[in-house]
This record gives sequence, C-alpha cells and structure tokens, in this order.
Amino acid sequence: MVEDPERRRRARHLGPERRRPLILDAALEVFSANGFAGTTMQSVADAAGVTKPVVYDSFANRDELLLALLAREEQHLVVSIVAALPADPSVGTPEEHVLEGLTAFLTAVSEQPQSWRIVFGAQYGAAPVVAERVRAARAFLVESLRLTLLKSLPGVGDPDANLPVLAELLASMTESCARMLVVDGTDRSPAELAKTVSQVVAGGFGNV
Amino acid sequence: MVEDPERRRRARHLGPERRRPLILDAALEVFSANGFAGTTMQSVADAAGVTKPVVYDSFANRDELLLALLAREEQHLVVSIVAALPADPSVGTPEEHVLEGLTAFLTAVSEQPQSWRIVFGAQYGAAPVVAERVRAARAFLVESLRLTLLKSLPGVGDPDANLPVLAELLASMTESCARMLVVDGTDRSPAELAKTVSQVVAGGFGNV
DNA sequence: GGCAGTTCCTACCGGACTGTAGGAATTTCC
DNA sequence: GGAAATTCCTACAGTCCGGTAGGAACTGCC
Repeated sequence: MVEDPERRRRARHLGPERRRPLILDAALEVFSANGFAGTTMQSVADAAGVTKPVVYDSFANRDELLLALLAREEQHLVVSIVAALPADPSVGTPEEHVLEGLTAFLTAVSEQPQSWRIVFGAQYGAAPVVAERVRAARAFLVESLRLTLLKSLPGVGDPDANLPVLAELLASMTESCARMLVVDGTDRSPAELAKTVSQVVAGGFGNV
Repeated sequence: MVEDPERRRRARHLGPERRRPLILDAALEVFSANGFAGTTMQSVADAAGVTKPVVYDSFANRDELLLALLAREEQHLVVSIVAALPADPSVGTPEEHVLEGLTAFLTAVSEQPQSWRIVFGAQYGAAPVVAERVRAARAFLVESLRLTLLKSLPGVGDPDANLPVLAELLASMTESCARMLVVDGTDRSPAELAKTVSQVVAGGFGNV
C-alpha cells in the first residue's frame, strides 16, 4: 500500500528484537533532555513514537531499561577510548602515556556527549541498582588511573600510599574536564584540557 | 497531666515558629538517608513526629522546604569556614593561604558532613530552582578560588586565561576531597588532604 | 473549672507514574 | 486473496505524592 499523506497512526511492526535499540535511542534522548526523574516510561514511549506497552514488551521495567541504556553507552565510550589509545605502548615516556590516555578519554567524551552524560550523570537520584552500576564504572576508571600513575611515577616506590588520593584527584580533574566539555561548554579542545591536566600531574604529583 | 506510659498520640503544640527548625532537622536527616527523591513531605513529617499538614503550616510547599534547608546548611558551612580561616591574612605566603583555605573548608566539611551532603549533593535530580541555588553556591566557591590563585601565582600575569581552567580543577579536587571525607570514607585527615592538594597546586600549576 | 484560640490530625482530592489485560490492526505465509 | 500469528494500541487498576478542608484535641487565660 502506498503511504497516505496523513501521518501513520500506528507504528511499524518490528517486534521486541528490532524495537529495543530504537527505544534505547529514545531513552537516551529523553534522559539528556529531562534528566533521570523525567525519564518515565511514558515519555520514552512518546519519544520512540510508540505506546507504553510496547516499551514493556522490550524491557521488563524501568530499571531494566536504564541499566540496558547505561551498559550500551558505557560500551560506546570504552570502544571509543580504546580506539583512540596509542597502538604501541612501548614508545614514549610515562608522562606521554598519561597525556595520551587523557586525550583519548576527553576526545571520546566530547564526541559522544550524551553517552558521557548518562554514564556519569545517572549516579545521583537514580535507583540504587543503577547508581551502583555507575559507581562501579567510575571505580574501574580510578583504578586504571592508579595503575597508570604507578608506572608514571616510579620514584614513589614508597608504599606510603598517597597514590590512592592522587589517583582520585586525577580522576576528579578528568571528570571536571569532561563536565566542562559537555555540560558547561568551554572554548578549550579536549587535547588542550588533557595537556593542562597532564602538566599539573607531571609538575605537581612528584612533590607529594 | 502526667504522661501516660503509652506513647503520645499527638505532637506537642508548638506552632509554625518553633516547629520550623525541628522540621528542617528532620528533613536534613531524611535527605542524608534517602537522597533527594526520597525526601517526600510524608517522610519528613514522619521523621519529625508530625503529620503532613503540620509541615505545610511551616513551609508552603516542597521547594520552599528544600530551599530553606539548603540556605540553613549553606550558612552553617560558611560560618564554620570563616571561623577556621586565619585571622591575619597579611602573614605567610600565598601558598600558605591556599593551604589554610583548603584546610578550613575541608575541616568544616568533615565536621558537618550532612551540611555538605545536601549543599553539594542536591544539584542533581533536584527541582530546577533548588539545583540553580546549588550551582550558584558552587560558582561562588570557584570564583573565590580563582581569586586566590591569582594572588598565589603572580608569575602568570599573562592573561592567556588558563586560570579559569585551573580554578575549576582546583575546585574539583576540593570537592573530590570532600567526597572522600564524607561519602567514601578515608583514613586521611582534612589537613592531610589539604596539604596534598596544595602541594599539587604549588608544584603543578606553575608549569602551565 | 470553663472558655477562646491555637495547633494538630483524619480523611480526602487531583494528578502522575508503573505496570497489565484484552481487543484491534498489521504482517506473513500459503 | 485469505487465514494465522505477531505486534501494537486503548483503557484501566493500583500506588504514591503534593496539597487541602474541616473537625478534634490541646493550651493558656480568666
């Protein structure tokens, strides 16, 4: 049948399998616009051009939907970051590795702001299960940074263990840069911000 | 009348004037335990040992209640910080001033964790008017830090304006330390954390 | 003790959200 | 073209929340 000029009244028959990614797209959009509290099943359904029961055919409940969205966007970020990392880790100084890692991360963030927004913005006010998932992702990041620092600052073999604090500070600066890029807006490029942070790390962390 | 051994069924007659602070206390407790979304008028009333209409006798609506709570706790923090600041700002180096300011702030935070929790934790998922209020408080803090940096790093007269970024980084490290103290828990004292941050600033910010 | 005024509580309304049942439309397969 | 299976939509139940009306209990004053 030829399409009538009037709008479709019913959504195309796709089934849960093919509908899921479309619903996740809609949920991501709604979340970016309205935050966690505004991401209701109804609003997601509206954004997907579908009705609520269709959403429930794809996701058992609201938590499942948000968890699936979180997992997908987290995966996007991870893939982008890994792709941006230098291929050969045997060349260059540890400081350069920090710089490269930060640049890769911030570039990925700036290219996929919505992914970052949900992965790092859903930890407040979200259902406990979702918040826990976000915390786990962040803990993983902090641990990676801690290992990088360990390689980058061989002088501090002393296990006096200021390293956890420094790793936390580096992670918070990284998150802060991401926030500048995505939320506040800044005229700096990801590479410039990464350079600033890595210089602070290089100059400042040695003295501690 | 003598108190019966059985529990009071009705709350004491206090009136809005004397009831307000008690309700704010209850709201602070509920917020610390259940976060923003869990801070409903009913739960606040329960925590205050009172019914919902009594809460509405003291505060016109939920936003008013949260705004009042925010204002009170922010004031607590400000008073604590000012009290902890050095009396004479003419002695000592700028670096020492940064250290002293950070120590004052983090000490205040660790002594009033609930105040910090609401003042800096209500920005996500809260009603727009509340979130805006929190952002304003944070912007004020960042600006203060920027001015401190300006005094502390006279070498960078160059208005190349990396200063805003550095101020933001310092603010994020400060918040991170606060989070370590209040949320995550750490074995470091406020003074130790302040020292670490100020050393990072001293060593790292000069190179940028 | 008794009365006036204040304060509190029970009971309720309207609205929004989660989640579901059952019928209507579409697609597929022959 | 027509039947069967799949998919979607309308309509609704249940729950919780913000907010309110009106009557019951307490308090203070005489």
